Amino acid sequence: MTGQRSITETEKLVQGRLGGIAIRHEQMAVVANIHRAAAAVRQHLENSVLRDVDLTWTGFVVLWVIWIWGESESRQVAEEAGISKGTLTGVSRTLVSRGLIARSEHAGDRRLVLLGLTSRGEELMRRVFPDFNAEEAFVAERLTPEECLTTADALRRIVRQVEEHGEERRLHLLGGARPAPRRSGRRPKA
Amino acid sequence: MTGQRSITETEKLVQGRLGGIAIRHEQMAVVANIHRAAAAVRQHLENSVLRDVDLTWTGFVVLWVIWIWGESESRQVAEEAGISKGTLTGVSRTLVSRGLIARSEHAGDRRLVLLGLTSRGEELMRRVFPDFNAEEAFVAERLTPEECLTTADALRRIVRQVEEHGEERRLHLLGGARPAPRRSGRRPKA
DNA sequence: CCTATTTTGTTTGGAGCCAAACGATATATC
DNA sequence: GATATATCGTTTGGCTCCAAACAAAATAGG
Repeated sequence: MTGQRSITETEKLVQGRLGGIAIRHEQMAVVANIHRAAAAVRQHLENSVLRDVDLTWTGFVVLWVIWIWGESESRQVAEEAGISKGTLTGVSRTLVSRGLIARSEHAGDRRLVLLGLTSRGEELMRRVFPDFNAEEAFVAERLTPEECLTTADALRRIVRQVEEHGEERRLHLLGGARPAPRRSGRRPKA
Repeated sequence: MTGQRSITETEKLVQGRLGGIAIRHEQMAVVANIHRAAAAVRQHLENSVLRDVDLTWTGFVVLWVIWIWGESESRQVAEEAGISKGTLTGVSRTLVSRGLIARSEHAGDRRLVLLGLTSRGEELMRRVFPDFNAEEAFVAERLTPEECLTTADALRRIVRQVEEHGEERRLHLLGGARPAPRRSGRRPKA
């Protein structure tokens, strides 16, 4: 820890706006920077490696999951890729149309859909992944490998916290009331 | 650093797929976890605090920026909020229609648009921000304040690296060729 | 002046994204 | 076996998001 503990410009302004109500500025700082970093990294990759091979970020992530884990059930791919199953339906449709993945039925359970790479998809990943990883290294250039690992670990703890206690927390916040309806989304037929 | 240096399951699988080509797994780990964490945090906040007041993540961020920095020019708001100016046009339209912000013209330069909070917007932020910050604290519960700061600092270095060297790097990668066209987006008239 | 060039915010087109509703299938309980 | 309940992937509706094209306005260089 090399200092940098002082309240930043932004935090002073926030304090001013709130008129003395205490805020947790360290936690505010991580959350804000997680999103800045995510956007910056994603944009860099979309505009370099992925643009060249005409893949979106999400498309790449889905391919990657299937590549690494082999032919898998839809729900697992969505879970691992961090997108909803509804989103996966659209993304996988695109990838199928481009000949990168193929759908097949599950023998025992006819509700399930299996997604696997085609040989074209496999070739693509073998070619693109090293370039992708080189850009990951580029964006993390100012961090030592050790710092990468400690940072990754800290982020993983945030993910776990939300995964393990998020729902419970949201229910607690509502205090028995039912959640506000979402602005967008499908409506009941009746 | 408490160890955890061993190659994880996923990384072993990646190595297998690549047949021995070296990859930078520490950097891969940060990048992957940045995105997991960003998605988890965003979803938690959208489904708790923001849902109740009918704000999207981006809508909240835009309001926040204007709240903290005061009435500002559009381009600055977009920059600070981390969204494109095109996106801001849509988001600010929504916020204006809900009476939370107001647009005004710049006296000296007629190209500019100023965005400022209405009193309704200001009230909302004073009420919502403490709750928002409480959830930031919740998601970061497994990190000490010091860990929050070091993590935030590491992420900031990633953002700076991309901001300061990203474009140059992308040009270098192209090696003189012009960038591939984007799949979506407006087409020339002719 | 007058013609580039630059800089603003807006429009546009295609894709992503989620939650809830939904239909089809599978499982549990009687 | 019927009937309820759970789970799968898909559809739907509304919003986010970006980059490039664009029009309007400002600035630069003669």
